[in-house]
Amino acid sequence: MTLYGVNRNTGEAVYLQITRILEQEIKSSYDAGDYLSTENELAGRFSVNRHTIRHAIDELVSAGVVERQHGRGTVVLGAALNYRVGEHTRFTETLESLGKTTDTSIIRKIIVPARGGVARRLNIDNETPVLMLETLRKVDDRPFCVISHFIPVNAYPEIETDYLGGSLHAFFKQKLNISLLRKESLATASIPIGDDASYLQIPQSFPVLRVKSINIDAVSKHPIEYSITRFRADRVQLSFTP
Amino acid sequence: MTLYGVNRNTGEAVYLQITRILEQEIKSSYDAGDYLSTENELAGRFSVNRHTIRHAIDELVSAGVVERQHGRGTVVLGAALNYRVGEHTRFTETLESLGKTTDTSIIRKIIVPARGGVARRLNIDNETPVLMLETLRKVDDRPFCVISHFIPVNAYPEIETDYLGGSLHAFFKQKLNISLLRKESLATASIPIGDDASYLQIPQSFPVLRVKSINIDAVSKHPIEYSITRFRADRVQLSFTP
DNA sequence: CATACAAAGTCATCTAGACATCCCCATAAA
DNA sequence: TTTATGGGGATGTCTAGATGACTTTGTATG
Repeated sequence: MTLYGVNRNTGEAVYLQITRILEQEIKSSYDAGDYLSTENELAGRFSVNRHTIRHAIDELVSAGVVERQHGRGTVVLGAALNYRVGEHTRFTETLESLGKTTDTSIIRKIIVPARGGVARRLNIDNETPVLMLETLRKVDDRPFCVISHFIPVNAYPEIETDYLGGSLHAFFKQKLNISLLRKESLATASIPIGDDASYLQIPQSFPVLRVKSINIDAVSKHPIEYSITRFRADRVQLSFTP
Repeated sequence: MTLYGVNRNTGEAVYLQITRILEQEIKSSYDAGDYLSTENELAGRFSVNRHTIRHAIDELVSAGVVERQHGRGTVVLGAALNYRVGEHTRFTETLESLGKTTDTSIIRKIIVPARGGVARRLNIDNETPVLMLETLRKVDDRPFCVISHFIPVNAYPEIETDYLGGSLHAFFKQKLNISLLRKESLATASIPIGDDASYLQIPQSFPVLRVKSINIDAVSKHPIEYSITRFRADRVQLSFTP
């Protein structure tokens, strides 16, 4: 029996006991962004091999509690975000009101002909050219979601040329004087498709939450943007309030 | 360079190369239920330490590709199921049509007063006693989902006394001659609550998909059962077809 | 034939040590 | 002042070996 409560005769694996102790300490006295003691220090403190500490920390990593940073240390993450999806949901605003830093980068920007669901939801003819804009959103510098936006390109050509990142809602408001309103939201869950897993930095088998939504012009009520968002399931808890 | 493609000078970690090779082999020539070679055999084959093999297999485990069985071996799992949620969705039937074995066990069976959403969705008065039946569903002997069923106990007292597991739809059909129809389905995602994580055998932080649904009598159209299902997110892909 | 027990096979955990890789910062060089 | 370089400290990877725990199987015993 050591000072720190690791007991080798209890039947419970030492690394799991350490996981529990660390998790407890993190919850009670660490904030997101804090660094754990180094593996060597923890090994000394618990009187175990560094591998045992690594095994314990592996558990915390897979539980989403901490993140390893090569050469730097092991940092405590925040809990999964409660992301309300409603009429006035705006990515950047929502997250920043929670005190999070956000970052939007453009993955791809191509013109495609509207087909099927895209054309129907945007209320335009098949084959009408739409801009497909794919953005990667990061929260606190870690991948959060990937969004595919579909916007009629003829109606809003500025998007293709002028939009370079940041809040899309703000762009519409400032450049085009259009307020967007979320009209419909559909959620499913699936395995990541295409490059999503690598952008989101998750294994191919890790689930993502897919939310399809339509943004309409608050005044004219015309559909302006159709988007498909894929969230990392471990970083978000969606709550729907239609 | 060895016979099996592990290259130690490529910069890529040996264990990751082995993960990739194993994953490839599993996809191309293993079926669900097959066992991998033993860790010692793989260590010999790739000429690495058993710890390195374990590290590689750890990756497959966390990717949901295989599962370790203490003392027995490492078994290949099936891919995530595509679970369609529609009017005629029935758990047992749906899964068995996919060639899966299913098992339903009862976790809890208590009488509670209907409140809020339960009362509203079942169209009964507040405080009306309802049977809360919690069941754990397994597919291929592994936890798949936990369901909380709410059923007006006065209207269908047989459920409390006679239902002992198996298909609830079949019970209603056979004992009460009632065909159930799924009326409404709402999906969200969240962190497991209460004992769900331990029943589903997932870490507390692993997301679950929550589906609320109402089953109505196909003839009288009266709501009969309200249920909240929590699926393991790594085992299912829900597709909604209202 | 059935049960009990022993042995072998397999995964689980832990230790010890070595070297690689990456980050950060201080100091030296341009 | 700015850029390079190098060292220390952190995590990442790999090896080697020992022991524990659980499962299966075969054998002995009743």
